[in-house]
Amino acid sequence: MTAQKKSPTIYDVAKKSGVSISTISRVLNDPDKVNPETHKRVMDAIDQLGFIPRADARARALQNTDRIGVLTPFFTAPSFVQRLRGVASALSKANYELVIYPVDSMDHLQGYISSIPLMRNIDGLIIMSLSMGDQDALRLSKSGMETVLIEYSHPQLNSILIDDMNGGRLVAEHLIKKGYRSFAFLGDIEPPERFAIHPIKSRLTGYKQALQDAGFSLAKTYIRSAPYTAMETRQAARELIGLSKPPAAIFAASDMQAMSVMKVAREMGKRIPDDLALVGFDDIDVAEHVDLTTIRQHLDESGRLAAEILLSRIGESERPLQHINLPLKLIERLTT
Amino acid sequence: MTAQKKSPTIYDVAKKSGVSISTISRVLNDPDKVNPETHKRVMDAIDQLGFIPRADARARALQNTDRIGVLTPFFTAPSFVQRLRGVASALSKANYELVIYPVDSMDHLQGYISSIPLMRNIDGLIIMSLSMGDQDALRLSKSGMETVLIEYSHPQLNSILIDDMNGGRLVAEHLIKKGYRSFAFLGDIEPPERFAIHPIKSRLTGYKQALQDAGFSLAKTYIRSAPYTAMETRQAARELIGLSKPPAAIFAASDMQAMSVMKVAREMGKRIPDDLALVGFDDIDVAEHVDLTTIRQHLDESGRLAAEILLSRIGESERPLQHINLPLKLIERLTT
DNA sequence: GTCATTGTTGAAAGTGCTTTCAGTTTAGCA
DNA sequence: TGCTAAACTGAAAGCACTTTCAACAATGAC
Repeated sequence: MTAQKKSPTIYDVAKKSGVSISTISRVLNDPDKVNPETHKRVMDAIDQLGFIPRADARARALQNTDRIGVLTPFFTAPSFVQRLRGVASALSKANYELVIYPVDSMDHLQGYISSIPLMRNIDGLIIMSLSMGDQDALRLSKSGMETVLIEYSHPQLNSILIDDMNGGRLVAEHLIKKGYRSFAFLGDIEPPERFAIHPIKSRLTGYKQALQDAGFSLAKTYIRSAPYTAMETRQAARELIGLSKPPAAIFAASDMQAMSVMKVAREMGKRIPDDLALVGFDDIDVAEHVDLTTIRQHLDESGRLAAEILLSRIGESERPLQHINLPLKLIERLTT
Repeated sequence: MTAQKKSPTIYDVAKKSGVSISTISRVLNDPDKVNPETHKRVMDAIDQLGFIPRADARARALQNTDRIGVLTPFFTAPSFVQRLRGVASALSKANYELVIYPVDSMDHLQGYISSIPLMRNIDGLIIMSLSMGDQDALRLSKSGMETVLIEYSHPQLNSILIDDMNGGRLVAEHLIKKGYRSFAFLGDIEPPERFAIHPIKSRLTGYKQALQDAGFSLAKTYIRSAPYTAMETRQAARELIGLSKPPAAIFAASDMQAMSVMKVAREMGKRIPDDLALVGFDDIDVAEHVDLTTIRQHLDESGRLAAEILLSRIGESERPLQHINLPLKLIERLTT
């Protein structure tokens, strides 16, 4: 059987080097305050024993954990992954660990929000694309847990938002400028998941308004609500493209859904952009691979920013709250 | 200023309900052993105070943490994300937290491997696509930290492998069966990252062997080594497709690289699969969106499996090690 | 030679919970 | 009514550290 010997504690080191545990702790955390000779003796003992302080004990005494949590739905969807990438890159520089709490349901979210701040096993919290009641927000704020919201805002908490409505406008303006004259929308307008926030409606609103402002209209038949799943998006796309008078351009509310439209168009023998123009939203990595025109919402950046805000506030919590609005940008590729 | 009142401890509850802290603890952990009346009184106090036991203190006393760590390179690359998805789904059922340690360098990896088992702030460890020396593996094994390796194996640790060589064979056999007669390979054969493992060579070997077995050959000019980045992959693809005698079929060693090839083919006016057949590897989510023929390596499943093995071994560590070989399957879509 | 100062160290308290052990109360039975 | 067993509860130890506080020694100033 393998040894399974438990790792040495600070007491073992103390015994071995003939000093008290306080001194060991000091060697580790405040080396200047200890005599060079003692220091060396302790270090030798540490090396010989292969001692490493236990993170949890340390965290307990220190009252901080060097760990930050991310509360997120759909954490493997590309757009969320890209935000996580931003978060991770900021955190790993600062030597923080990343704990992910996947949220699958309303209960889940409630459970996390009510227990996380009090369990105190993280130093800060990033909440992505999740809505919450006033009460929850207040609880978080009062609990002293540093929190940054992404894609949602509350006066008591830091937040990073994007202007979805404007994103819709940008799409409309671009399509008009490119000469298209009939427009459709396809997106997850009324999603079943009540726990996640859904900016899709705003994108549609901005799109519709901008079209109207320019004298165009968005017919009811050209607005298709389809859940995020590939299957259902494709069905909606098929219907849209199969209309006797199909639209000249489709705005898909997310890049993944735009890719479903591309697939359907291919199946139905429609060329993009000649027979059908297509714009997505998000600018996830693959968008560039498939040459999809889309709205870039700086996903990486939003994650990085959230992490940086958090880190800057941890340990210096009296700084004013930040409410950031990230700009959107239309990236023109080959589908329009 | 917001209250910042610290959360109530078990002591507060004890005082409020007029019993000792032991009883509170018992109410929480072993309710049967406490008088119903006392139980109710304690619960009332808990509710009134909004008490929640602090996870770290609990973990400390309990000597376990309900947290598992994943050591992974490129954690936002699609194939890794999909494995993480599998891990997360298995863990959330069991109420475990997921801690991600992104590995960016050899040093990083070394640091993690030597400190993680001793810090003991996780209960188990999944290591993805990272190679390690015998010494590290032994250290992990001896430390008693339950560990599962994915895409790498060591006799002392659990492992989940895929048969890359066979994957290469499957591709060759498929292409031959479909009637293609000249073959190329494009992949990250000699990657600069020494810390991550690289199964690409095996895929190439299997591919080459199967071709030779069938009486075909894989010319040197048809083998292109390109780093994983989109830019460089595209350059390699351009060269390959631009040859005076371009190959009829390309095997790209990963789906992402295959997508780069698709983009280049589109740019160069080549139709897939008529002018050029293409096979990827991994079967990431988007592969289906772009109708890419590929080798499915059950990414989700490998992650889920790893997590399940871990959970089953935690607390029951005398179970025999598991070495699992996941089967591969060719998924035919529209690029061949 | 005495006193103050500085540098270095150890004892002990604190962190918030679980769990063992022993003591007290209650119930059951003769 | 008295005794025993069962049920319940509290004190205290343990977990592995950090940190405060006080003690001690050494050094230098007067």
